Amino acid sequence: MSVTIYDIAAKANVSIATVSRVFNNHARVSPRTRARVLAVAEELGYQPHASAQSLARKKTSLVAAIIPMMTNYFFVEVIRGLQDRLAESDLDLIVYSTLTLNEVDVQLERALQRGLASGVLLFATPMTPARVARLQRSSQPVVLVDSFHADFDCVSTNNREGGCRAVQHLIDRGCTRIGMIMAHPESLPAADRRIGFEQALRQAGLPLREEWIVVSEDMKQHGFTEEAGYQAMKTLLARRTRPDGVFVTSDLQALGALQALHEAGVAVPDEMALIGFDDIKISRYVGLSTLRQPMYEMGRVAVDKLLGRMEQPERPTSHTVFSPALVVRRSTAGEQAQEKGFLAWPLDHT
Amino acid sequence: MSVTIYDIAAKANVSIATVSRVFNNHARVSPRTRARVLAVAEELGYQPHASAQSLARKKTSLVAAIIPMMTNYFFVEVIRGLQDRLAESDLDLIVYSTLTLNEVDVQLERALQRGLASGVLLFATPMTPARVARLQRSSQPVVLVDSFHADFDCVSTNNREGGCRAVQHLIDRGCTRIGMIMAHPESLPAADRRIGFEQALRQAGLPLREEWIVVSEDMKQHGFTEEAGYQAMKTLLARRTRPDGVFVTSDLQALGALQALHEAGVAVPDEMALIGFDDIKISRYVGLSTLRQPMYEMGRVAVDKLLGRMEQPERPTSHTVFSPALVVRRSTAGEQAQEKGFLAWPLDHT
DNA sequence: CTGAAAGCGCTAACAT
DNA sequence: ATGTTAGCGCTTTCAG
Repeated sequence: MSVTIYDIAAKANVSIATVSRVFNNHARVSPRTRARVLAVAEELGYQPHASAQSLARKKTSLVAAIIPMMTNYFFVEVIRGLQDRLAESDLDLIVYSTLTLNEVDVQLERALQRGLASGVLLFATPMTPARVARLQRSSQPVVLVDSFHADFDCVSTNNREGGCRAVQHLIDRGCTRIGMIMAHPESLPAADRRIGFEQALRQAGLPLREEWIVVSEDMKQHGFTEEAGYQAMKTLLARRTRPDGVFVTSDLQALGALQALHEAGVAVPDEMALIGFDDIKISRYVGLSTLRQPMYEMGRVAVDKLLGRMEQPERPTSHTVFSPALVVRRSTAGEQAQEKGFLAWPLDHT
Repeated sequence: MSVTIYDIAAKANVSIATVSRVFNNHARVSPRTRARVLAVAEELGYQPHASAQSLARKKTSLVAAIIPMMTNYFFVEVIRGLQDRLAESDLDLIVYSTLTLNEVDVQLERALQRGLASGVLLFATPMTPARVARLQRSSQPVVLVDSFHADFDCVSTNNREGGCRAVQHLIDRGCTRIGMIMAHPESLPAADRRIGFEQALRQAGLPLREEWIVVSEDMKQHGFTEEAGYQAMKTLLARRTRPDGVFVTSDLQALGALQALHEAGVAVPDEMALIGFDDIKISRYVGLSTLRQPMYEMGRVAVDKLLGRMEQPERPTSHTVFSPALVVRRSTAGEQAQEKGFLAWPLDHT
C-alpha cells in the first residue's frame, strides 16, 4: 500500500538504516547517498508512518489539550495560539473538550496512559492532590493553563489583580455599593478574582456585603455560563438594596446578567454598572467592559513551555502570569465609552 | 516502564495472544482465563499502547478535523457535536485549524499520508478536482462538512434555500431594494447563498442590481470576517442609491456591517434591514436576524457518517442536508422582533 | 559512512 | 481454548 523505508531503500540501493538516518538528520551520511535517498523518497512520495515512529521512538507527535468548557470562547482563542505554535514544531493537537471535571480525569487517563500524547495541556482544572499525584507519576510533561501548581509549568492571568482592577474601575466611576457574581468557587480563577474583589473593597473602605455576592451553585462548566449569570443577576435584583456596580467573573456570565438587567428594566450603567472578565469576542459587540486576557499569546507560551520541558525534563518549572488589561466600554462608561461597541447601533432607530 | 501484555501474560500464566484476545473480545476465551487476565490487568493498571495497536491493526483511533477558520464560531459549535459523538466510540479528535486553503492541503496530507488519522472530517473546503483525486486515492474515509461532492459523504445546510428565505423575509418586511454582501465566491456556501438570493429576487420580480452586491476579494477566511463585512458595507453605503435591505453571507460579516452602519448613522432596520447566516452565539446578543444552522447536530451526523463508512467502505455515499431556520430579530423586525436579544438593554438608559 | 539485526507493543493467522 | 510466530514500519545499537 503505502510506501515505506524498505521501498525507498531498495530503490536507492541502501539499507533501511541509512534511509532512517537521512530522515532523522542523524549521524554522518555521505552527501551523495543522502541526496539519492531524498530524491527517491520525493519521487515515491514517502511519508514516515506516524504509529511506527511513535512505537520505535517511544514518543508520539501528539499533544493533547484538555479543555473543560470549550463553549467558553475564551478557550477557542487560546487554541489558536496552541495550534500555531504546535504547527511550527510539527506536532499535532488532540482536543478533548469536557463538560465536567470527572470527564477531565477520564480524558487525562486516556491521553496519558495509552501513550497517545507526549504532552498535555491541561486547562482550567483545579489541582487536587489526586490529580497532582497522577500527573507526577506519568512521564509526559504537563502544562497548566489557567490554573496553578508549583510543581508544573503554568501560564495564567493574574486573576487577583484583575478582580482588583475591575472593582477599582467601578469605584472610579463612582460606584459605592459593589457586588459580585461568582462562578463556582472550586474554580481557581473565580476564587482568585474574588480575592481581588475583596481586597479592592477593603482598600477603598467600601462595604463588603454578602448579600451582594452571588455564588453559582451550578457545577456545569463551573458556573461560567450565561444561564448562571442570568440567574445570579435575578437573585441580586431581588435584594432589598441593590448594588450599583457588579463585577462578574466572566464575560459569558455577564452576558446573561445583562439579559436579566434588561428584562428588569434596569439602566446600565446608570442604575447598575457591570464589568466582566476575559474579553471574548462578543463583549465588544455588546459594549461590555471587561478585563482582557491575552488568549492567543497564552496559547503560544503554553506550548513553548511544553516543548521546553520535553527537551529538558529536569529544568525548573516556571509560571508565566499575564496581567489582564482593563477594557472600558459602555457597560461601565455609558456614552463616554472609549470603545463604543455595537450596542450603540439600535439607539439610532429608536 | 509501562506495563505490556507480556507482563500480564506472564503473571496470568497465559500467552500474549490470549491477553490480546481478551482485550479485543475476540474468539472464544474461557470465562475463567478471561477473568484471570482481566484481574491481573486491572491490578497492574494495564492500558494498551496506542501506537502499537495502530501499527498492528493498520488503523488508528484518531479522527482528524480540518477546519479552515475556527475563528468562525460556527465551527466551534460543530466541534462539540463531533466530540460528543466521537467519545461514544472511543475515538480521539485531532484538530487542525488553518487560515488558508493551501494549509488545508498541507494538513490533509499530514493527516492522511502518515497514517495518523483513520478518518477525516473536512470542513468548508471547495472540492477541486485535485483534492477529489487526492482524497480518493487515500484509503481513509472522508466526510465533507459544509461542502459537497457526490463521491463523498456530506453534511451541510441548504444554502440556496437559506439565501432564498433570507431575501423572502426582507421582502415580506417591505424591502424593495435588496442588496447582498458576499464572502469570497470560491466558498461554495457563499456561492449557493447567492444563488438563493438571486432566485428569490427573480421570483418576486424585484431588481437585481450589481451595485448592490458587494463581493469580498479577501481570501483570508474566504472573506468570512467582520473586517470584510465592515468594508463591504462601507462600499455599499457609498452607492448613489442604497439598498433598504441586505442579506449577508454570514453573521460574522454582518457584525462588521452593523458596525459600519452604526458609524454612518444609518438606522437599522428602518433605513436598512440586515440579515445574516449561521446564528452564531453573538447574533442573539446583538439582535441580528439570521438563518440558523443546526451546528451541534451537524457535527454528530458527520461523525455518524464517518463511522458508518469505516465499517462499510463500500456503502453508497449520502448527503444530509439540513434546512436553515429563519430567526427574526431586531435587525429586520425592529422593536417587534420576537427575539429581542440584548441590543435592547442600552435603550433603557438613553 | 553504511549495513545487519534486534526490538517497540500489539494483532492475527496458523497450529495444537 | 490457547500458544507460536510472523509481522506492522521505524529507530537504534553494534559491527564492519
